[in-house]
This record gives sequence, C-alpha cells and structure tokens, in this order.
Amino acid sequence: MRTTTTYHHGDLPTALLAAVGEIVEEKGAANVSLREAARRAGVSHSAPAHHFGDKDGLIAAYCHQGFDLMAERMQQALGEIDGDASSPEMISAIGRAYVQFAADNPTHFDVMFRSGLEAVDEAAHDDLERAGAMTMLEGLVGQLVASGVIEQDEAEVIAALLWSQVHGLASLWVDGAIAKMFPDMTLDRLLDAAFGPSQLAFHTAVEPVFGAGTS
Amino acid sequence: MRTTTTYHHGDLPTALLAAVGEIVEEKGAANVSLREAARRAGVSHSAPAHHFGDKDGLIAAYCHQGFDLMAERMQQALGEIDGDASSPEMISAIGRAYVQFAADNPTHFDVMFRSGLEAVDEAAHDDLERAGAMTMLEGLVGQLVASGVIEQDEAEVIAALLWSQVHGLASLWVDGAIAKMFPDMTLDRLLDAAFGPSQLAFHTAVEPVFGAGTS
DNA sequence: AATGTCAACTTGACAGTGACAAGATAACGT
DNA sequence: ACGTTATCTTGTCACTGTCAAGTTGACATT
Repeated sequence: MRTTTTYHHGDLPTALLAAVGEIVEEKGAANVSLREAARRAGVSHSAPAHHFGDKDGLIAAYCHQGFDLMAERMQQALGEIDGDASSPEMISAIGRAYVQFAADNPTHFDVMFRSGLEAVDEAAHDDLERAGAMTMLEGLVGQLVASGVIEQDEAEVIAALLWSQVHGLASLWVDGAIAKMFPDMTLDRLLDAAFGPSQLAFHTAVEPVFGAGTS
Repeated sequence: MRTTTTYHHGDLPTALLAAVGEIVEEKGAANVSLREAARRAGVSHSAPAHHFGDKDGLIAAYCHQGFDLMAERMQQALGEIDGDASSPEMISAIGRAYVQFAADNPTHFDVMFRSGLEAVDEAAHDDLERAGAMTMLEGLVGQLVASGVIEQDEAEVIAALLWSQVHGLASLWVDGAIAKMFPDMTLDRLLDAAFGPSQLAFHTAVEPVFGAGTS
C-alpha cells in the first residue's frame, strides 16, 4: 500500500496500532480483533502475528505506545515548571498531565487501564516504571520523604490517594460518567479545583464545608 | 443437577451468574464466554440465550447483580449512621462502602467498571440511579446545595472529585496497582486517611504539607 | 387420566476469531 | 548471481456467538 521503499507494506506495525485505535473508538476495547486490524491495514489475517506474536502482543504494544505517550506528556509538563519534584507545582503539573492524557487519548487510556485484559498487566507494570504514574509517585514519595517533611508511611498514603484521585477522575471522565451525571461539567473546572491555580485547592475548598479535622 | 423440584436445571440463571464470577476470577473479564458458563452450569451451549438473550445480556445481568449488591452495601452502611445525608459521617460511610464493595467483590467491580464492554453501559446507567454512586452524589449535591452551605456549581465539582477519589481508589486497589507500588499498604489505612476517623482527614492531612491555599 | 400448552433446554449449523503450519515473495548482504 | 532472512499469504483447526429447529418436561384444563 505505502509507496515508500520498504517491504510489502511499508510500516505494518504502525498501521496495525493505528487500526487498533480506530477499532477501539468505533467498537470498544472489547471488540478489537487481529483480523479486523489486519483488514484495515490491508494485509492478510495472519500478518500481525509476525510482528506482535499474538493478540496479547498487539494489545500490549498498544499499551506500550500509550505509556510512552503518557510519559512524554509528563516530561513535557514537568519541563514547563521549575521547582523540585515534590513541590506543589510539580504535583499539580503531573496530575493535570495524567488526566489530560486520558482525555486526549481515550482509546489508549481505555486499553491501558479499563480493558480488563491480562495482556495489559504484562506490559503495564514494566512500562509504568518509566512512565507516568511512577514518575509522580516516586517523585512525591521519594523526595517528600527525603526532605524530611513527612514520614514514609504517611507519604505513601498520600501518594496512593493522590494517584487514586487523578486516576479516578481520568477514568470517570473518559467513561463519560461525569458528563452523564453533570452535563455542564468541564474538565478544566475539575482540574482547577483539584490542582490549583492555588494548588490542591480542592482540599482547602472541601474543608470549610465539613469543618477541619484535628488529627 | 440441583435436587430441587423445579425444571430441568433448577435455577439456571443463578448458576450462570455464579459461573461468570468464577470465570472472571480465573481467566479475567475479557475471557468470559457463554459456552464456558453453560459448561460450568452443566447445560448445553445455547441454554443461556433463553434466559439472557445474548452475551451482552448475561454481562448486563452480572452488572445488575453487582449494582444491587453495591446498593445493599450502601444502604447498610447508611443505616448504621445517624445524621442527614450530607453530613460528613454519611459521606464517609458511603465512600467507605463504595471502596469496600469493590474490594470484597472484585469480579463484579471489574465487570461493572473495568471490563470495557458496551453491555455495561446499557445496564449501568439505568442501575446507577438506584445504586451507589447516585445515592452518594445526589445526597451530597442535593442536600448540600439545599442547605445553602455551598453553591450549585461548586457542589458539583466537589461531588465529582469525591466520586473520582473513591472510584480511583477502588479501581487501583482491585487492580492490584497500589499493592504493587506499595507492598505494605492496607486498604484500612487508605480508607482511614480518606474518610476519617476524623472525617475527610485526608484533606486536612495533605494541606499542612503543601500549605493552605486561600481561594 | 389424557391432552394441550408453553417454558426450558438440546441439537445442529454458520460466520467470525485466534493460533498454528507451510509456503510464497521480496529486500538485503555477500 | 545467489543464498539468507524477514515479511507476508494461504490453508486449516478449535473455539465462540448467534440463529433456527427440534426435544423434553412441568402444569392447567378438561
């Protein structure tokens, strides 16, 4: 198909990954099939196996692509901020990048975190270490603890809950659940409430409602 | 199989739903098949269709069961608390119930929120209205706004973020992602940090770390 | 008790899918 | 020029979802 100088197809792996994205968008992550992807790439039903092994391999590759994209977004967001990795600005920037990545790449996010496929686990927990979530959590826990601001255990709890916050927001937003519940809601308002302009304003906004705890 | 006095099988729908749970636990939500479920229930491959129509119907029924179970947990949690529906105690109780449901029923939670199946949407957004999330959000937004504590827009933002918090925590916990990142973490510590004993202590615990915002 | 009715279930078939084996094609190094 | 090797095709098999048609058995009516 391609007019480039390479082999039969040109760049089949790329074409197949693109096809996966199309299929996820059109028919959902559960309905991705090797044969359909091959069809869209203009090759025979068995061509994908040569590049990705099996279906799990293709899905894992799509996840890998997603994690790379996510890490890129994180790095880009961090690059626009100055300060140490545990500063509120950094946390906000990474959190925003996490959710924004999900909103901008819903098909990747679906496959990465919401597909319920085992192939994801294999790819994810290797890639996570050099991708987004790990950057955020290591930066938060590591540097926060190192600076002596807070003790290890509490830092882990805060990191896990912060991760949960952004991951839940990303999931419900991509799923359309928030839009269905609050039709006029925008992602910017949620991000602003969760991560500034006055960083983590959410936590300070909630408190006056319920009264401040003392522990 | 059953020795009860009923029809051929006894209670095939129940047996099939139980089989779905087994399969999800053993092989993941993506590998559920009508034929495998039928096999485990001891009936022919086409028997499920008569009760659930098609595969989507079976999945939707499993979701429905999950939402019922979730609503039951919510009601139970609320029953043990006294106070109006927008009190911190209520919010905490519902939030804990949401996460605890996910932890106690991982296969249901997987299919309901992490399977990426379209069948879920059909079942979910009908059932949600009489189940957990809606209870929490309506209670929070409705009563909070009605009491004049806060304006409509801000209440929706807070509700969405609180929902995101519990949903993200449930998702990452069920997924095992938190356990993989923080091996010694327990759900109780996370729940306590997020929802009391001093309610929403999380928000008051985070604040001193980053400094309180003023907006 | 015999019969009719109907839900519950079976059998058989078809298209689509993932995976494997074997073969064909074409780029590349020597 | 020639062999090598990655790339892709063809053919096949078991499995799956779905549909059509037939079978079984519980139950009510007569």
